[in-house]
Amino acid sequence: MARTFGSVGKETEKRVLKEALTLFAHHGYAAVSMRQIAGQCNIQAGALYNYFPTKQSILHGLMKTHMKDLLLALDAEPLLEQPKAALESFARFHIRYHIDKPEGVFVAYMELRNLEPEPYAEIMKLRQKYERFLRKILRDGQASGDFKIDDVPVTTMAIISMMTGVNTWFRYGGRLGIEEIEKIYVNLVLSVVGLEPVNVMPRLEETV
Amino acid sequence: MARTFGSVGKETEKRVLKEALTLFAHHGYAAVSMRQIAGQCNIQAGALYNYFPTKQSILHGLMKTHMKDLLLALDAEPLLEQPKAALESFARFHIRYHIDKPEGVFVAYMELRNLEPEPYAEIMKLRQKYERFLRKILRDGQASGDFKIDDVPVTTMAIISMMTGVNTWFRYGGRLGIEEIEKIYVNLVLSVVGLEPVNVMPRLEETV
DNA sequence: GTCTATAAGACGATAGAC
DNA sequence: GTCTATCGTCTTATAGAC
Repeated sequence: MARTFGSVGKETEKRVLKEALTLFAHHGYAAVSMRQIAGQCNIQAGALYNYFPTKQSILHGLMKTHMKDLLLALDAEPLLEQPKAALESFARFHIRYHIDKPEGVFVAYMELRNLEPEPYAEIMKLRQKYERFLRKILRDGQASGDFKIDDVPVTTMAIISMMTGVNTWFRYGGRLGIEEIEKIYVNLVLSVVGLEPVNVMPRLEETV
Repeated sequence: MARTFGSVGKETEKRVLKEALTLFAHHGYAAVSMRQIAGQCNIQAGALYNYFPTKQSILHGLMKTHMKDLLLALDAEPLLEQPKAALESFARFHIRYHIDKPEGVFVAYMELRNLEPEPYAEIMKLRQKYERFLRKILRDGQASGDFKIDDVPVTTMAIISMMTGVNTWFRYGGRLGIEEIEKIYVNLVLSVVGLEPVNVMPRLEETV
C-alpha cells in the first residue's frame, strides 16, 4: 500500500478530544497544558495544532459537542402529553444522561467561565434551550392543575440543580445502582411539584 | 511618630484574601496569577510572600475560613426539636448564607480539585460535618414519621444541591427579592420530604 | 501528519536593597 | 513591609524538516 487509507488524522482528533475531556474534568481547563494533552495521546504538543488552532478551541468544541448531544438525545425521547408522565420521563432522562457522561457534564458546567465571550454566549443559548424544555413541562402542569408550584422559573432551576448534583457524589460500585438512583430522583422531582411518589422504595440499610 | 502603629500588615493580609477570593471566584484559581492578585491590592507580587508562603496556601486559607464560618454560623442558629421546624430553619439558613457569600460558596465548591491532598481532606471533613447536620434532621423526621423519605443520604445531597444552586442564577435587582426566594426554597425543601408548603405564595408575573 | 526546535513571554517563588 | 530584580521553569503557539 502506497499510502495510508482510513484517515489516521480523524482518529487522532477523536483521541485528543477524549483525553482533553478527561484531563479538563479532573484538573480543570486552566490547570491542564497542551503538553499534558499531547502526552496522554502519545504525540508531541505541536501536532495538536493540526486539529485545533488554540487550546480554547478544544474546550469550546468539547462543550458544544456535549450540549448538542444532550439536546439531540432529549429530542429523541418520546414526547408525552400528560404533565406527570412528561416530568417523570424528563427526570429519568436527565439522571441517566448525567450519570452516563459525568466528564462532559462536569466540564460543560465548571468551565463556562473559561470560555471567551462569543463561545460563552453560544453555549449558554444551548443550556437555556434545555432549561426551557423543563420549564414548559412545569408550566403545563401548573396550568392543568396537576402540579403545585409556587414559582416556575425558580422551580425549574431548583430541579435541574438537584438532579445534576448526582454527579458530585455518584460512583459506580457504591451502595446504590443506577436504577435505584433513577427511582429515588424521580420521586424527589415529583414531590417537588406536589405529587405522590410513583411507588414505594425498599428500605435499605444506611449509615450516617 | 517614629513607627507605624496599627499593623499595616494585617490590613494588607485581609485585603489580599478579599481580592484573591473575588479573582478566584470569577476566573478560577488556576487562571489567576500571583501578579494579578498583587495588582488588585496595589502591591508588588513579592510582597504577597510576607503573608502566604505559596499560592496554594491562599486558596486553602480562603476555603478553610469559608467552611469554618459556615459551621460557626450554623452553630449559632437556635436548635429546634420538631423535625419540620428544624428543616425549615436549616433551609432558611442555607439560602440566606449562600446568597450572602456567593464568592466563598463558589470557590469552596469549584476549587476543591485544586487543593493538594492534605488540605483537600481537611476541607472535605468540614463539608461532611455540614452535610451530617441536614442528614440528622432528615433521619429524625423519618423516624418520627413526619417526613416521607425514600433514601436519607441521597435526599440529603439532593436538598443541598438544590439549594446551593441558587448561586448559579440569583442576582440582586432581579425579579425576586431574597425574602421571596427564601420562602420559595423553604417550600421546595418541605415538598421534597412530603410536607405541605407553609403558606401560599402570591402569584407573580413570569416569562418563559 | 508528526516531529524537533524555538520564539516570546508568563508563571511561582526568592534575594537583597531600603 | 514593600520594593526591584531575577532565577528557573513552564506556557501557548509557530516554523520548518521529514
